[in-house]
Amino acid sequence: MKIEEIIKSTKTLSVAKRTVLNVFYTQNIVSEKFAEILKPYDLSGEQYNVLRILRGQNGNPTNMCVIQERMLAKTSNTTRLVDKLLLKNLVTREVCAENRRKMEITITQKGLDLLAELDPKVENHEHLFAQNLSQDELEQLNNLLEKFRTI
Amino acid sequence: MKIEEIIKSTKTLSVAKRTVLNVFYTQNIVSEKFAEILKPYDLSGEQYNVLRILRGQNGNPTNMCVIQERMLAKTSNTTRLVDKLLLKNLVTREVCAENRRKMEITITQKGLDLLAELDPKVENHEHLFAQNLSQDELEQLNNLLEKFRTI
DNA sequence: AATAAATAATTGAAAAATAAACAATTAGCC
DNA sequence: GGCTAATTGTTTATTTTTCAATTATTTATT
Repeated sequence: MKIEEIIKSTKTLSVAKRTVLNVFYTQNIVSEKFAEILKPYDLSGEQYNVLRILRGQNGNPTNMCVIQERMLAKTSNTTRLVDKLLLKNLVTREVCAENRRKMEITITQKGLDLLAELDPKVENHEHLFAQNLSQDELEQLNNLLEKFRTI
Repeated sequence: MKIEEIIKSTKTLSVAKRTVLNVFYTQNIVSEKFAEILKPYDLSGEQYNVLRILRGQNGNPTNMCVIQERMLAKTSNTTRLVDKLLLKNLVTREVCAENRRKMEITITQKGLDLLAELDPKVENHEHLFAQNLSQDELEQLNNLLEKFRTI
C-alpha cells in the first residue's frame, strides 16, 4: 500500500517527504511485529538488542559504553536496560579490575539459552519481510538506505 | 557506513537481517535529526504528526479514532497526545453533536501558524537526506520499502 | 603531590508509552 | 420499550524513556 493511501493524504507529497514517511512507517511495521515475538518472553526490543551484543562478544565481558555505542538507539539508558536484564538473571555485572570506573557485563547461560530459543523466531521474522523482495532487491534496498541516511 | 561496521559485527549477516537492521537504524538517524528540529518548539514527533493530520482536514474537525487510524505509530495514546496539544492551545476539542461518544478535534490558528513556521524546517530535514539520492533512486527506495513491509 | 580535566556509569525527576479498567453512548434485536 | 453488544474515549496504574545532574575513578597538568 502506497504511503499516501496510508496517511490518506489528499495532496501529492514530494518524493523526499514520501521517503521519510516510508522509512518511519516501515520501521514501525517491522518493530511492531518484532515486539509481538518478544512479548511472551517479557523482553523489549532494546533488551534483546543488548543481549545480542553481549553474545557477539563470545563470552568476553563488555563495558557499558561499548554496549551503548553498539546499540541502534543511542539515546537509551544503558544502565537501566542492563538493570532489567540483571533482574531476570540474563546477565551479570561486575566492576572491571583494570579500570574500576568500568562495569563488565556478561551474558549468562540463561541469557544464551533465551537467545537460542529466540533465534529461529527472529530469523522467521526477518524472513517474513525479506521474502517480499528478491536477493538483488534486498541488496539494493540496503545500499539505498545506507546512502540515504548519510549526513 | 555499512550496517555491519555500525554494529561491529564479526560474523557475516544474512541479507534479511541486514535489511531489518538498516531499516531500524535509518529510521533512528532520521528521527533523531527530526527531534532536534522540533525540540525548540517543545513538540514531540507524534504531536507534530497529529497537527499535520488535523491540517490535512482543511478546517474540518476530526474524531479521535480517525486521528489514531492515521498516525504512523498505532500504539500511541491519542487522548494524552491531544491533551498536550490542548494545553498549548494548538487544537480544540468538542463533543460531536451527531454522535455524542465522539470528540471533534480541530486545529487552531495558533496550531496552523506553528506548522507554517515549521514547514520550511521540515522540508529542509527531508531534503537533507533525500539529497543523497537521485530522484530515480528515491522512487526506487520508496517502492522497495513499500514491497518490503507488506505482510 | 595537588589540582584540574576527562571518562564511565549511576541517579533522580519529569515526561511518555503501555495496558487494563472504566464510563458513556449508540445500535441491533426481540 | 428493554436487553445486550459494540463503539468511543477517558482514567488510572505501571513501566520505560529521557534529560540533566552527580558520583567515582583515572589521566593529565602544574
